[in-house]
Amino acid sequence: MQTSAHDQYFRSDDHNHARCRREAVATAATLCAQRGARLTPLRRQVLELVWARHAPVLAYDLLDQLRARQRRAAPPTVYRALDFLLEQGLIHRIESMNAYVGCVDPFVEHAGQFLICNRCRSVAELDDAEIGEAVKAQATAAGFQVMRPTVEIRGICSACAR
Amino acid sequence: MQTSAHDQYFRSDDHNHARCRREAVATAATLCAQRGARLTPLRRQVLELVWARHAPVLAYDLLDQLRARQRRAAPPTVYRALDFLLEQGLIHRIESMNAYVGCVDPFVEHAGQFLICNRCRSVAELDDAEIGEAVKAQATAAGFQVMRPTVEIRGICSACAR
DNA sequence: TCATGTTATGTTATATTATAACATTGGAGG
DNA sequence: CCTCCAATGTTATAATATAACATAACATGA
Ligand SMILES: [Zn+2]
Ligand SMILES: [Zn+2]
Ligand SMILES: [Zn+2]
Ligand SMILES: [Zn+2]
Repeated sequence: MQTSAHDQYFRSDDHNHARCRREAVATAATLCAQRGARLTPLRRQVLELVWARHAPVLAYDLLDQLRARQRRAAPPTVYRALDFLLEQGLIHRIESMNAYVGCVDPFVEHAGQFLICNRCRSVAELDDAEIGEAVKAQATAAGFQVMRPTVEIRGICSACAR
Repeated sequence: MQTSAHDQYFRSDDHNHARCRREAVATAATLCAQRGARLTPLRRQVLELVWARHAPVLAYDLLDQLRARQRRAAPPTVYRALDFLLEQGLIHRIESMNAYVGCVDPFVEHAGQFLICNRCRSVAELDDAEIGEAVKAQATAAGFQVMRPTVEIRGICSACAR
């Protein structure tokens, strides 16, 4: 399998994503157990669907997929599961797309920073200290208490640029 | 009139905002004239409404206000005017609020960076080089071409924290 | 001036995203 | 079994945004 300098950001096309997904769900189960939060079958199923790819998923696409899997589902079904997963830090909301993506490191609390490809929709999640520091410095200078920093960088990923 | 170290970010409550607004519209007119873009009465009216305060405005609130001013208006009326103003860099869209705010420096092309108060909704627009550099550094490391960086920092402004 | 193409606006309908409100289900603990 | 509570089901509707087509305003050259 080929690797490149960029692999630490975007997952290559041929990576073993089934494993990413299994691990993400297993991690979620562990975390929820630790916290006494209930990762019910519905919530687990939504998390699996969100983890379909390293790309944000729309709420109504999740709804369609739940229905395709013979589950009774209406918009609140999906939004409530998403709310739970957001609260637990297991997924992030991508504001600029009204979409949801799995968190790559739910053990550590963090606000997401994202590189999002406009062509293939792939997302790379960052947690860059320099961006964080720079934001904090500006906030401090303004006497501003940061609650939820949102950093979403839209553009073209290296694979799509080729 | 009192001033404080934070004034360069958030406008104080007692600043002369009528003047901000007049200047913003005048600047817009100048810019559009330079570019051969048409700041029609409708577009100018929407820009004035967006500049009501240093806070993001919702599209449907603009719609209501246009109607209150005896103008025939439907959603496309507003969205088309907003699209024009966005293209000209005269306003920014706040993704995390589905709302629109006047740009404080439309002469220079830039992506907005915003501090947004969750309490009073006031917005401070930044164009901080350090944040920009940090973002660019990460993008470069990932082989990513930045097209539209979005930085929206939600929190509590100094006035509301007091 | 008029014909013509182009841009802007009006109009109707509908798509997309999200929440309110209330009913039902199904365990955990007594 | 009963009770409580969290989770889910269900119906309706709110909030945000766009598609598609009609008309009006405007520019520009014949
Ligand atoms: Zn993967
Ligand atoms: Zn994350
Ligand atoms: Zn002002
Ligand atoms: Zn700006």
